[in-house]
Amino acid sequence: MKNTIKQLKEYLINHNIKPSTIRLKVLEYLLNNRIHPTADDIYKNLLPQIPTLSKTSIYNTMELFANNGVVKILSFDGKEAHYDVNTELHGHFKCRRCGIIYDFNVPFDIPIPNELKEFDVKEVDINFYGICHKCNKQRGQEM
Amino acid sequence: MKNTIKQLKEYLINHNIKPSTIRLKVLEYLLNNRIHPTADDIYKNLLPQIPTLSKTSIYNTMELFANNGVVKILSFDGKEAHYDVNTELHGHFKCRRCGIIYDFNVPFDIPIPNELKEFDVKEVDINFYGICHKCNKQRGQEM
DNA sequence: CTAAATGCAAACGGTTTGCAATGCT
DNA sequence: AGCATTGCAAACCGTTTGCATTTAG
Repeated sequence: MKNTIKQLKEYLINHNIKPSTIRLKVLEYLLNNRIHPTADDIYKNLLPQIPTLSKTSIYNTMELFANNGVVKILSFDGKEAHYDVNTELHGHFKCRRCGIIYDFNVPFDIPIPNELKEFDVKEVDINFYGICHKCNKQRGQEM
Repeated sequence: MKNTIKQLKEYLINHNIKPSTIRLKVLEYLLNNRIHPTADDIYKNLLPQIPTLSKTSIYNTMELFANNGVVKILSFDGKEAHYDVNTELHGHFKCRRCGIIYDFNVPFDIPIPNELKEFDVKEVDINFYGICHKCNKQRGQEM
């Protein structure tokens, strides 16, 4: 909706990715549905539009996207991968009740700890777990 | 070595776990090998002492330990679980080259971000990825 | 003797693989 | 035609399951 096909193509080309039908559809989906979807989410959503679609292609596409900085791969509790089009540094909160993944700003500069002074830190994951405010309210009513 | 069987038993009982042969051996291994082992690491290490040991028992034990605060389950990049007997809040650095997992102190109070003010945060994971100093040195020599 | 702990084998689920089919220029 | 993209089916691997067997109090 928000992005023209031309814009999507440019976006991929800027990330050194040849635009193909599937890649454009996946990108469009990711940009319009910022819910940290799984491979299965993406697959299920695009299947009606691309009846010949395979999961393999989703995985191929996501690996390509990850390697070219289009998405960051998230995982929580060692479970299935989620994909985040927002590759800027930020934290995630995963609700253990409803499963929704919330973004939050890391409201502090993350200092490299002394122990890691000579380490080459390339990536930082900050994941919180618990119960989100919506589920907290519901839980309150139940009791 | 460091811990008598009596001490190990007490440790489990304090965590509301009935001491069994396997549980004691696993605990002993964890306390003496603080390398964030996987289920397979633990299994392989104990097999010589307990020839009838099964992986299922390792998984059962680790789930019990996790539920009773004896270990924290770690996972990196969505891969196999690692188990940490140190359940105090601290961060981890995983070297993408040698695979070693380093601990570090989180040298800052982690403020709950505004976005999560009404959230019930129960767990915090802080994982860094990159190349550790040992591998950095090696890499320097190679080139 | 009973209940809990352990072990076996099969199933599971997400992901990866090898290779064939298809599409694009 | 030739190379990249896509799709299929099978393999893979860590984990979980159901149930039978063993162990310990």
